[in-house]
Amino acid sequence: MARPRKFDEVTVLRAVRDQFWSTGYAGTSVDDVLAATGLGKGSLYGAFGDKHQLFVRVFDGYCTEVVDQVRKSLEGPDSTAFERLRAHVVAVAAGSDLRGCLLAKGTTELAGQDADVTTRARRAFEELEDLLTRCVTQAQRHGDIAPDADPRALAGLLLAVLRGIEALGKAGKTSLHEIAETALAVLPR
Amino acid sequence: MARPRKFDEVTVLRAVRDQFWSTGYAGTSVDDVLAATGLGKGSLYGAFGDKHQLFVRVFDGYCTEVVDQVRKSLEGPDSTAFERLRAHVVAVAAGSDLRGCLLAKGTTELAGQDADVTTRARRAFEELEDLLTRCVTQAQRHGDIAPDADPRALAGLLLAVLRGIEALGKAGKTSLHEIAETALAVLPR
DNA sequence: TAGGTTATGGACCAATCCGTCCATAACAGT
DNA sequence: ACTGTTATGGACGGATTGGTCCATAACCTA
Repeated sequence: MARPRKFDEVTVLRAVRDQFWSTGYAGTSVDDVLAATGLGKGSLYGAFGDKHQLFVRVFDGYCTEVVDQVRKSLEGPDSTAFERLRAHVVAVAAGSDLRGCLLAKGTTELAGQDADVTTRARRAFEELEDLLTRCVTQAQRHGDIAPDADPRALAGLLLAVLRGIEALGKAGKTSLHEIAETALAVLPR
Repeated sequence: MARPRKFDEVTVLRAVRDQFWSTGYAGTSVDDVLAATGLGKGSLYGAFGDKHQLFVRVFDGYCTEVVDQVRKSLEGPDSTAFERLRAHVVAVAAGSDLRGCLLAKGTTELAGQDADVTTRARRAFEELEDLLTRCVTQAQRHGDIAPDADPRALAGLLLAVLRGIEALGKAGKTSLHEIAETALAVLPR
């Protein structure tokens, strides 16, 4: 019984995400967002609130998306757990996306100033660690990783390596693949 | 034969660095910098050029400072090389060394857009990797790390872990110390 | 003490910032 | 077709942006 929206919310949010992704939060103006989405100001503010609310919304969506994606790529039977782990680490090292991870970018830019962002990022990291822990445990059951090792400790290490690989990749470091392989090779058998 | 400066350049640059560290590049206005340093606009622009030049200058100085500091903490005889390695990784995990953060923050915010920053950051990471490689080699000579391991590969892994620890720390992750210990424990004997 | 040179800090500028507001448009239901 | 409700997009506002400019100040040398 009212005028319907002319835009697709999912599409718009994706465009907004890309914009924040490449120019950061402070580096992105509302006009940039308008240009990227094609929306007018009234629509944007009416639908998503101000710039900060919009960012938090996008950031939140990105976090759940990333975690879901990792969950999918790490899910599977015990027998291939280690192989999935390897594939994931190598994929991150391959770094198809030069912008790196919005999760990392948003965290380093706003964590410490913005409580919403910090909280959300921390949860995402915890979830990622849980996923890694589960996969390590599976690999241990199958005999690919030493059964006496603490799976959570190894998962924490892997999480740090993954974040580090991304950070280094952004600075243009090469031989990330070697780092990935070393990290996998160094896990106790 | 001309009027001397009223400010101490080192002090000013340190204040500027702290400002950029806490609010980032885009998030810091020139007025913020003026407030942090107490300078007037004429002085700032006259001495350091525009905002971007100022940031590059601060960033550059910061990189050499960090590298020097790490060099000092990793230098020493073969017999204590592994212990120095441990001390360094643990120190980063403890978060006592907040300096690395500007390197990380500047890189994640500007790498990919700003060639100067990217180049400088990459060089810093290369130097850090060299330092780690040297220390690993020393530890191998002393028998604390397996002599058949590739020292550069292990150094690359350690570098990634260190960057990752910092990134996670910013998101408020706890148990960073455990990650540090795991990374050290996992190195081949 | 006078002159030459640079430092200083704030006035000033055009551009851009984020956010509000409103006249108009586009629908759903009656 | 009329009405009620929301969407739209741009005009508009005050504040802030990065940067220039200049009258004045402070020093050194002669």
